[in-house]
Amino acid sequence: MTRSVPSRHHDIADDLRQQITTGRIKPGERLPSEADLADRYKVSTVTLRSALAVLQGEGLVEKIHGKGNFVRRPPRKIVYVGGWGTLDPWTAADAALRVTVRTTSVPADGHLTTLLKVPTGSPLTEFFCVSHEEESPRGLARIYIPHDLLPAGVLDDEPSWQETALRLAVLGSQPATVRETVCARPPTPDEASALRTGSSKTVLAITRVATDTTGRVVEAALLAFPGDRVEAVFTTHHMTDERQTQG
Amino acid sequence: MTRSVPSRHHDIADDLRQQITTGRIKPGERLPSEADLADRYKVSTVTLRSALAVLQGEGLVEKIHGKGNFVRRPPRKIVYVGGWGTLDPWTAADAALRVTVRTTSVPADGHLTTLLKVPTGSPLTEFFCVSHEEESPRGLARIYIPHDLLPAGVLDDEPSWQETALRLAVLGSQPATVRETVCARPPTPDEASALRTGSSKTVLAITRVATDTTGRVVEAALLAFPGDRVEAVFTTHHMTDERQTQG
DNA sequence: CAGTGGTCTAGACCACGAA
DNA sequence: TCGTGGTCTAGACCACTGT
Repeated sequence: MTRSVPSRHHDIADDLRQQITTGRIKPGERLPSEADLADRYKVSTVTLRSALAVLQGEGLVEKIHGKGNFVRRPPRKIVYVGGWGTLDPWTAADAALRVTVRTTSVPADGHLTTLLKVPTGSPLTEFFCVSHEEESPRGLARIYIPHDLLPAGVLDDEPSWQETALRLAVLGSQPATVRETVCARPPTPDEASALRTGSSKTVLAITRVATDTTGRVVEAALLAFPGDRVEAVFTTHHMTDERQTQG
Repeated sequence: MTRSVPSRHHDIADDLRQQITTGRIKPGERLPSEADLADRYKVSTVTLRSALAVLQGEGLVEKIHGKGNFVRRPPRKIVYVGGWGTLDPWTAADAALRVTVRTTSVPADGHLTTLLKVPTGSPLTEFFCVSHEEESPRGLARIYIPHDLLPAGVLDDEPSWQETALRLAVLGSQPATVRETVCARPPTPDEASALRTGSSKTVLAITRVATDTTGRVVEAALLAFPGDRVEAVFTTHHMTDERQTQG
């Protein structure tokens, strides 16, 4: 299935891609300037830039205005474990993965009232978590918990809670069911700035709602990850001959 | 956070987007030709095309070579239910959703041997399912089952199996656990052609592995959906004080 | 300041779709 | 054939980064 109508910028992208994947140009290295490359390939700057756009879309190249085009370090994927609402141990234990948590109180409104099934204006506690690895954002979590469900001491920088939050784990106590909705979509402006989603242009968004045995929603979480850097794993255990009805 | 440096093509994209979302230009309608639009906005064709590229990336506009630019009909999302490996009843019952299934025998190789934990060359049955709605592909499933686990009659177009397969459901009998890995990534060439992924440029890929009580893999499925048209829902029931260890 | 990427132009030629 | 989108050029000017 070769291109019947080869386009110059694809040829150039192919050539550069090979130089990158074969290690001729190493991760972190700067490519020649666009003007130089255009000159070398005998094309206009526009054409050369469209070649780079291809590689950028593939996550191989990062463009930095005023500095140059750089070969991206191949990102290790982070793994989100569904049902537990946590990063997997291997990922979470990674020392290079730093997480900052900001805790605030907000009134419920909009989607949150729907997700949490609380009236508009109900007091919520928001955990705003951003995880970084080497300056590059790896994940964004906004976790909301009804204020009255929050044990005392949480807002006083109690370390264990910070520990839990930074793994993006379910914070509510003893959830009976966790419902997670996954979709791939372009980032909201908020997410785009927080994740600096210059590369993947799409985020893997997970909306997590945890419910206790009485049916009360004990947590709602909005998670967003760069689409090309995350994998979400969900495991379902089926009891034989006890296939529950779907909700 | 307004653009400090407005770019003409973004302004044009904004203008066109408003005309689309307010209904001034209706779904299915053709936009004026690029030459006309470039003329009206007093920009070059390149600039105008980059404006359209923005809208195309947002899924608002579909470009058809030789015909024009068309406003896309807002797609209803299809819902994939995790754990059950099926489209939800509402989606699956949709009369407009047609599914074609092709059944073939293939030897295991590459990823499949790993997923299914079978030796290279083991006989597998492949269900190749494509679901369409009104000419636009909605999902692609490649379901693999070890040949000896397949009840007789399946390959004879037995209707109930076709029924099951076209819902992309788990085909193996009585799986004990289903493990689903979700990621957002660009489509493989296969997927791109099958899904005609001109719009979203990324697919939501689900790898599903079903295991029986003895630990044997009874099914592996590779699912791919246009990223902007699907939602996957996973529900986990936690037994109180019986938090299983993670595998 | 010099070097880099970001945007844009006016026009050319090619490839596709419907007559 | 004609009108459409797809690609490309050679050069211009602007914005960002470092010295």
